[in-house]
Amino acid sequence: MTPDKRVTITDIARLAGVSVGAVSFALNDRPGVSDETRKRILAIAHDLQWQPSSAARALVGSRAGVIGLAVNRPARTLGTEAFFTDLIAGIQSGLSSTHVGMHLRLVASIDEEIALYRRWHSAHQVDGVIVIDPREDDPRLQALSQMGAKAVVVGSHPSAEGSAPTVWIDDAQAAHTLFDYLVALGHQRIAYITGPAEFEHTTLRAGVLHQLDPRGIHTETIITDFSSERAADATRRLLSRSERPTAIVYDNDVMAVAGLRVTQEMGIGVPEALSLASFDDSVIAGLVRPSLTCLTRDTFELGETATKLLLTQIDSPEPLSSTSGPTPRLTVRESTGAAR
Amino acid sequence: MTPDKRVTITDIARLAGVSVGAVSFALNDRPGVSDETRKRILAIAHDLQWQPSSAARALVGSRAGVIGLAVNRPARTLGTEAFFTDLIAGIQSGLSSTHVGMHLRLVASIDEEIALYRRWHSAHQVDGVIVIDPREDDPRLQALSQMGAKAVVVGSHPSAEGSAPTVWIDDAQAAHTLFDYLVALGHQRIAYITGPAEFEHTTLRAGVLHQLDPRGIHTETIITDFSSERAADATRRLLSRSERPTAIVYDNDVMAVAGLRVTQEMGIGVPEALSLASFDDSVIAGLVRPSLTCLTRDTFELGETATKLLLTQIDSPEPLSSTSGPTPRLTVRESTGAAR
DNA sequence: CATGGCAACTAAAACGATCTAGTACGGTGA
DNA sequence: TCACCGTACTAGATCGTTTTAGTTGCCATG
Repeated sequence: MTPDKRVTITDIARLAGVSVGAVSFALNDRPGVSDETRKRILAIAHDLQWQPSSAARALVGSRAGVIGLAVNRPARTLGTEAFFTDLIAGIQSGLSSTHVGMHLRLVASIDEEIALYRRWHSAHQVDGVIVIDPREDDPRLQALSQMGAKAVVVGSHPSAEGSAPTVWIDDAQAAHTLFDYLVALGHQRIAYITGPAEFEHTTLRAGVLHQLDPRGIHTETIITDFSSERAADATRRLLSRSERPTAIVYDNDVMAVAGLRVTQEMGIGVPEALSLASFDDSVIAGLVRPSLTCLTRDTFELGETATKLLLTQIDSPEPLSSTSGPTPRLTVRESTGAAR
Repeated sequence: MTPDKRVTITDIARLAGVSVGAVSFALNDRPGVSDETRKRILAIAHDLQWQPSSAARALVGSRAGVIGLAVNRPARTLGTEAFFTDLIAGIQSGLSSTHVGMHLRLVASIDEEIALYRRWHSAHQVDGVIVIDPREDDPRLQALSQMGAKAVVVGSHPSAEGSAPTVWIDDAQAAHTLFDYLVALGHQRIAYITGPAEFEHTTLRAGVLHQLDPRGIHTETIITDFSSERAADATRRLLSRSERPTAIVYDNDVMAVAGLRVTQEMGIGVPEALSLASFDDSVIAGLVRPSLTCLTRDTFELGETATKLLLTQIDSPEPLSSTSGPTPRLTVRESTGAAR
């Protein structure tokens, strides 16, 4: 409970016998002070354990030292998908060598998300944001560029010229890798159980799947809400038909595990009678039995790359261009096999 | 890219024909303006879509409008445990009706964590923090109270008088619930696979288990690093003995799933030959086969309660007292049964 | 020797709020 | 009538920085 008065650049200035302006120059590596004075000032700052006041800095319009992440999912289901935690961990890793912080906020709708960006930006609370789950003609990106906020998108293809740069994962190629593998295994009836259609990657993956139709493959996409219950329902329905699919692909691993449980409850052998695969990997996918064949997308690295891109975007006046993130690899485990 | 100038209380003052001081009074519900003027000012503020500058507010020493959470785990393993995501989701839910933000930061050590708290506090970046994974004589709590920072602890028992309030889960009782149930099922050899000993809950749970010794129960605690690999190793070792345990309890569900896989690879029937249980629940625990008996601790609600406590702690000058959080319930699923 | 230019500084405004001290005005009581 | 009080305000200091516009003193140049 010691008052523990803040040490400010005024204190440093007094001790060094110079003006606060000089101290500011010295601390920010700006010309305007001699090397000798700079060294002296830095030494004093270090001795006093001076910490910049981010509030004051944000007030004068320089850096807030914070980036923002808004997540548009119901709070209760956040923990379900490994994607977010991995992404957040990656972001943190991207920030680890800096003193930049991360603001996290859950929102319930796109409008709320935009309002949040407005608040963050106009209150100078964050220097930039990472936007996830891009949509077509995304109103968030329009709002962000209109208010002049820095942003980096995490998405499935490069962004249009002039808009916020994207770190993208070649989702089309990834989908090809997985579906082509199943076809090569001899599967002729493939179902894809996915999340809501407003997510870009959903339609993209479904598109790749349906390109197989002309080759005589029976394909089908079932839309759910990402929940394990809906995934189980859909699986049960598919497997109750007279003409069952021989392979089912899930959008994430929680749904895949739910599907796996249904096969066991129905006594359908995996992978002998049915192959299962997921577009998302996690520790669990390797631990269930049979372990699940997955596309391993390094979400961690994705977050790290996006963060570094955002940090340089914040420092640079002109908009950067998109980069491609880590390429997903196919991790074949026990849940897939040749079609019977 | 429109400049989109900030609207400040000065703008409001000009339009309302009063001083900025009056506007500040009006906006903060303070006496000093007539009701009529207050209404006019509020209306104008609303029309202009005024947002307070948190930077300016933080600078004058009132609220930063942000709370902080530091997580001391390696980034790559963050996603493994559902605990964090659930806690974070709960915190978010506790903040949802406010405009308070959350700062998240991963740290690599206790010292780094303390340094972070120092920085946050002296830079006025956060109004308070939520401290997790309390230890005995926790240096973090000493540091926090010494610098006069507000904090709330999430832990397993009420905190000492005068220190930061704790939202605690009665871990001892929870452990009793689980272990006593196993004993009632007839289990005589019970093993507990847990994480590092510096976590308070680890020793607490192990303590409860070993209280069974006098009753003729064979108990054993094996310490790991929370990883699925170590958990699998430990399980394999236990099950390779001539005198196997008849029940194994894991500290979290990822370890439990890893253990379950080992039983399957070794051809040991669960629950006929061996019962498995976990101290932590998640969606996955209910989806694997056999589904896992777990202590269901509402981590979400825990985070929510802690957040609300912190928010009122921030507003109140005197330290609040600890509250007990949601009581864990035993969720019996398929992985436990009577000892053979 | 006057002039200009440069380096190394200083002084002070600015950012957007909060908060304290002060003022103007109307009403009340003696 | 005068002192006094309360209400509704205003003016201006304050927080800790950054940044702009000077101000020195020194040196080189014509």
